[in-house]
Amino acid sequence: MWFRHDLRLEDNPAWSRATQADTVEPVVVVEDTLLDAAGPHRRTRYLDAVVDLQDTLRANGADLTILDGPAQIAIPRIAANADSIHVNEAVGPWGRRRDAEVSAAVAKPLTSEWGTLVAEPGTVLTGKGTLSRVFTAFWKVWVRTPPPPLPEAGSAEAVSGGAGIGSRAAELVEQHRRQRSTIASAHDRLASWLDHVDRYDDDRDRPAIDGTSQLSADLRLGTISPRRVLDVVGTSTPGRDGFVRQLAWRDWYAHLLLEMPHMLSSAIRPEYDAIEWLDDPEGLEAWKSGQTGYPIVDAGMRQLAQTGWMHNRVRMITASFLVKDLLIDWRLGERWFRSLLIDAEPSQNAGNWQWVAGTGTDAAPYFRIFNPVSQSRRFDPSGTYIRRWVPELSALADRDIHAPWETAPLDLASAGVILGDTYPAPLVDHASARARTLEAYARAVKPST
DNA sequence: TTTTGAGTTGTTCGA
DNA sequence: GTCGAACAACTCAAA
Repeated sequence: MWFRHDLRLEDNPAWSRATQADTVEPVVVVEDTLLDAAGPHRRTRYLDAVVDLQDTLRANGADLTILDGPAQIAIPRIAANADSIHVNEAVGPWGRRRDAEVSAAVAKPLTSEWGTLVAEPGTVLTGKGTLSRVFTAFWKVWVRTPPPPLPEAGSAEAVSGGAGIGSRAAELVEQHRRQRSTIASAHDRLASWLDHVDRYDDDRDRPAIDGTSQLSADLRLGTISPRRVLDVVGTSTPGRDGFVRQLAWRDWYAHLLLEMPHMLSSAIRPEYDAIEWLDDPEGLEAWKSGQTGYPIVDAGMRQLAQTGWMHNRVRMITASFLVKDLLIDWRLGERWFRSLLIDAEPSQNAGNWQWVAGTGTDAAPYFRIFNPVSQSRRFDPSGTYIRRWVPELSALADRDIHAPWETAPLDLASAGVILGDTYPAPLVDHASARARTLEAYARAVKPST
């Protein structure tokens, strides 16, 4: 059993199937190349999850074999004589190519399941038998399609594992064990989420409030299954329905990526690849470091850099700012998010970036451009979120903190804010940036004008 | 085949 | 301050 982004025993269809054999060896391959590309938070979170899996197996009298990558070498070496190799199938092109290479090396197909998703690809289709390009149509089918039954729990008696002691990866995990603090389990997070989910409709867009599930990294690493989350939450209230809808988005983007591997690197609507993005390294750097002069944008970018996570509403605002205000290629923002987010997953990240950029499958009119100040006033009215991440503005009044460049000089001075010194002046004027972007998009769609 | 209705998350302007 | 309409035209799904 080769665990990848399904680092759990419970509700894991591949594990359930693997443990029907007389013996099964649980294996994780730690890929240096991926660890190096991950920011510190994701790296930590991943190693925590591997330790958790190992602990769980040990509590069941088994162990986990931890191998150094690349998997194309490690798996054939350890599993050349295995009757079968069990995995939950990968969604992204990199993982799928890797799996194909492993399969070729052992001269047998991998035995695969879809334990990372609620709905198996190919099971949620339009009347014509195609995958919908519109979310709502996908959702209508998804929500009335019974999910596959929960798999049987795997038998702990059958497992072995623990080879690979002395690998660099095993050392790394062991070091981590000593350093890590107590980890709240994914199931604790899910249980406490049930106390909040009925308010999801009201609270989800308020970044100062703890109104989201915080389950994104668990779902990414597979420490909890989306199938289980769906079962536990249900759709009985507007809040629950809205939250479960997000699981459907997750499935939808995964299904889309399987059909369109190129959506990671080019516009789903190809005409938008003609947009003439600005080459603006300084603007990009200001955005990355949270120094754009737009407080809500800077707050989000600093939350991301410092914690590896950003509130969903603020992800939209900061992404929109990069694309629509700075007119910088969405792919550069996608790459930055992907390197830092603890929940970074290519299908979700690229799908959502394309949604914001308006280059994707959605129906959003391209003139729907977020105004970072309006968004800030609407969703962080008291400035609590901004003050948390942009402390140099914390003494500004609620009404002033969203747009310090519009604040009266006396009020700025008494708050200790010197624009261009203690806090940047705004990088662009939103109104003119908006007009510039509308023109650039129009040019791309109608090259003649 | 044609038609119809709708499309995650918005902004702005004028009544 | 509130509210509704306009903001392009197009694509997609379903009738």
